[in-house]
Amino acid sequence: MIGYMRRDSRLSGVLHVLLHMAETDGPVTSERLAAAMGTNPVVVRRIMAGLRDMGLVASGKGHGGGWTIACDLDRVTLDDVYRALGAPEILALGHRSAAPHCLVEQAVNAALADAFREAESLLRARLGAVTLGRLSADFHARLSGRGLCGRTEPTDEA
Amino acid sequence: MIGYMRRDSRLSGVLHVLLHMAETDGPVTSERLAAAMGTNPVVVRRIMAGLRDMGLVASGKGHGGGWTIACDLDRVTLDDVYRALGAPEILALGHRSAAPHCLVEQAVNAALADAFREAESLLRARLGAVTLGRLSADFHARLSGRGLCGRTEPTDEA
DNA sequence: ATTCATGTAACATGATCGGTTACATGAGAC
DNA sequence: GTCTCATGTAACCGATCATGTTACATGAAT
Repeated sequence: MIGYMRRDSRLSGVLHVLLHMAETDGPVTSERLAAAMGTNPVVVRRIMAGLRDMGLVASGKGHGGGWTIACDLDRVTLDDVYRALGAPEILALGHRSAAPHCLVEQAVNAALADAFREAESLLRARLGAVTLGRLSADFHARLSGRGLCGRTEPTDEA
Repeated sequence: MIGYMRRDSRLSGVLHVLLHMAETDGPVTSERLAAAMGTNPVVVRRIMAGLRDMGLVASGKGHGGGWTIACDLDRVTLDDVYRALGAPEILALGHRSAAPHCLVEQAVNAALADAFREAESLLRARLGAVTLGRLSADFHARLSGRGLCGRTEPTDEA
C-alpha cells in the first residue's frame, strides 16, 4: 500500500484475478480472490460484473458458488477484458473545451488530438495482441524459471 | 463549462496561452490570458510558473508587466512544454502494486508495462515532433483559410 | 431453516485538477 | 515616497473518480 497509486488499476486487477481463476479448477469465491489481490471482495465483484455480462466469466451463489472462467483463454485478448470493464478513459491528458470556437484552441486541440488518438490506438492494439492464454503461459514460465518450488497449489504468496 | 472534463488540460491550456502571446507584441497580463481562456488569472500563473523556470517565458511585475515569450518558437517542441509543466502523468491506467512479489501480478504487470510504455513513448515522440512555431503557423493557416476577417487584433472570439 | 456467496446500494476516503480568495512582493507611474 | 498595477503563492472549496467498507437483499446448496 506504499507507493504511487496510478489512477485506474482495474485492468491490472482483473487480469490478476483471471489468472488466478485459470490456476484453479472449480469456482473461486470473491473472498479468496480479494485476499490474493490484497483488496476487498466487493471490489472484486464490482470489476467482475462487466466480465460476467460479457460472458467471459460466470458466477454462482450459495454453497460451492464463486467465479469460473466461461471463455476460451486463447481467444480472449486483453483488449476484450478492457472493453468488458467499460473501456475506461486511457489518457490522463485531455483538451480544454472552454472556447471551442476559438481558432487558437482549435489549432492546439487538433495537434493534440492527433497525438492522443495515436497513443490510444497503439495501446488498444497492444492489448488486442495479447491473449489471456499467453499471459497465463507467461506466468507458468515465470513459475518454472524461478526455481522449482513445485507447489500444486496455485499460490502466489500474496 | 458543460461537458466532459478530461483529467488534465494544462498542456492544452498552456499552449493556448503561448499562441496568444505569440500574436501579441509586448507583455500580456495573466488577466487577459485568463479571459481568452475562460479561466482564472491564478490558474494561468500556476501553469506558467514551470515555463518561466525553464526559461520559455518571462514575467514582469508592476505597470507594463505581464508575460512574454523568451524562447525561439521554432526550437521548442510541445514535449518541451510538457516537461516544463512537470511531466504530469500521461496515462489514466496503471498497475496494482499490492502484491509485487506475486508471480501472477508480475506476469500481468510485465505485459501491461510494455503496452503502457510504448503508448507513452509514442505520445512523447509526437509531442516532440511539433514545434510551437508549427502550431502557430497552423493557427495562421486557419485564420486565413477561414475567410478574411483581417483583424489585426489577435482576437480569438473567446 | 440455516449457511454461504453473490448483487448492489450507500457512504467514506484519498488524490488531483480547476477555481477562488487573500495577501505579500516588487516594479513602474505620479 | 506613495499609489497602483501585476506577479507569486498559500489556502481553501468543489467536483470527479477509483477504491475501500458496511449493510442488506437475493438465491442456491446443505
